[in-house]
Amino acid sequence: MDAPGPITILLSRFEDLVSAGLRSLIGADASLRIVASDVDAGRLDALIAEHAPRVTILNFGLLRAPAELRRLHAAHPATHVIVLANHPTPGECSQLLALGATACLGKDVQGRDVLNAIHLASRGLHVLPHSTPANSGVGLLPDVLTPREADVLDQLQLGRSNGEIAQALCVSVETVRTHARSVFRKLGVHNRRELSGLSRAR
Amino acid sequence: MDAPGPITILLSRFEDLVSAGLRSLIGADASLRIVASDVDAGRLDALIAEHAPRVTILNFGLLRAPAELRRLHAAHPATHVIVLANHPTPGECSQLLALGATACLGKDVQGRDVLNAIHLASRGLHVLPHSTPANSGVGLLPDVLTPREADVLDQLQLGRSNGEIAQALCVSVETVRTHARSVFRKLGVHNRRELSGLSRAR
DNA sequence: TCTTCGGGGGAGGCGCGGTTCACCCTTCGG
DNA sequence: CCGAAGGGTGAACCGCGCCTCCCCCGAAGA
Repeated sequence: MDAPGPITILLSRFEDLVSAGLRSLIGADASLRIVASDVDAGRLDALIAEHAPRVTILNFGLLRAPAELRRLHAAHPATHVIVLANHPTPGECSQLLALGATACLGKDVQGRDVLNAIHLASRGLHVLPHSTPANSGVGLLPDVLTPREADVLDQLQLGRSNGEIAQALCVSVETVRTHARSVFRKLGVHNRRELSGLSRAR
Repeated sequence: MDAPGPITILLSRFEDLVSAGLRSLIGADASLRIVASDVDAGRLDALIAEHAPRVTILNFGLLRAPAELRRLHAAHPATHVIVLANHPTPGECSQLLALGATACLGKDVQGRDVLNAIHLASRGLHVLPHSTPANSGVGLLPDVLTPREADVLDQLQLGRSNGEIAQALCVSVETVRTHARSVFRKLGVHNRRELSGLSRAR
């Protein structure tokens, strides 16, 4: 019908097992072709611009903040972004779609679901995980950083002290400490050192 | 690992060409099996109850009102409903999802998209058409009924008057009118008549 | 000893959405 | 004419999340 060529795919960096699984799945589908894989956050822009992939599969954990997706989508509107997150909540998914993602999947989806989602997303159709209205309100809370927490995270990743951050953001040191605590808790780290280990990939 | 049998599908009544196309497409996929087709609105309940299909593909034009979907979903929560509409707007799609649909597609989608969507929807994943860039992101999901509005909708579908609803919900008539206005606005109808020919349809 | 950092709790304010209710108006049908 | 329904506006309250700041404590280092 309308197969002007294979669907070109760019894979961001994932955990090794996830990455291997994705490459294996996609390799088995003749209509899909990977043009780049294991792409770090820092090289995303350049490689998307170079290859202009129909689909970009993005590791949610690679994003400093969800808002970064917005910049990516604005810079490369032609590529459809599928975000792979660990256990996305309905709130997160809608937020990701609002920021420009075309699809949002959990890393626990089945392989054939990924392939189906790639085909649909390549033509712009949205795919979201199932939401169970019965229990969606209970349990999982959105682990997304608030705007202010993202600001503090930026400063933390620059190696600033609490006092310096307070000056930069024009708030008290106590406020910075509050935000930093939330950032640490949400990101699952305990101090600046573990945080810099996470962002080394940039 | 998870192929306990074919995905059972119930097809509502469609235009002849659409119906033939759907049956042909689905017949070509060995993992799909049609348990009923060309089902009228009046027989939907009985046949869904009888066959308990994993997926029901519903003709949007068959619905007397979008709200009827809500009753269907409430009565048969185990079946995933894919709504096929002619040219669904993003607003309509969000309403359909709010009313219990799992996926929403236009009748102009490609055949392989339908198959992909069936597989995804059979496991509860949402599929939506591409949203126009004009209003993409914002406004995709917010038109969901609040719990109280859903209560009022239930009462409205029972043919109750504002006063009766007020008594049933233990609130003032003015409150009922406020909620009813919101329900009408969110569902795109203007009065009880458009909302409910379904109270006597079953 | 002193500061900085991490962790805990809590208070006050602000904005937003949901709920409830109130007033106004027009339209329609018995 | 009168009552019900539909449409518009707005006020009040409440809960929640976010932001800001304060207090407490203990650990680590200069």
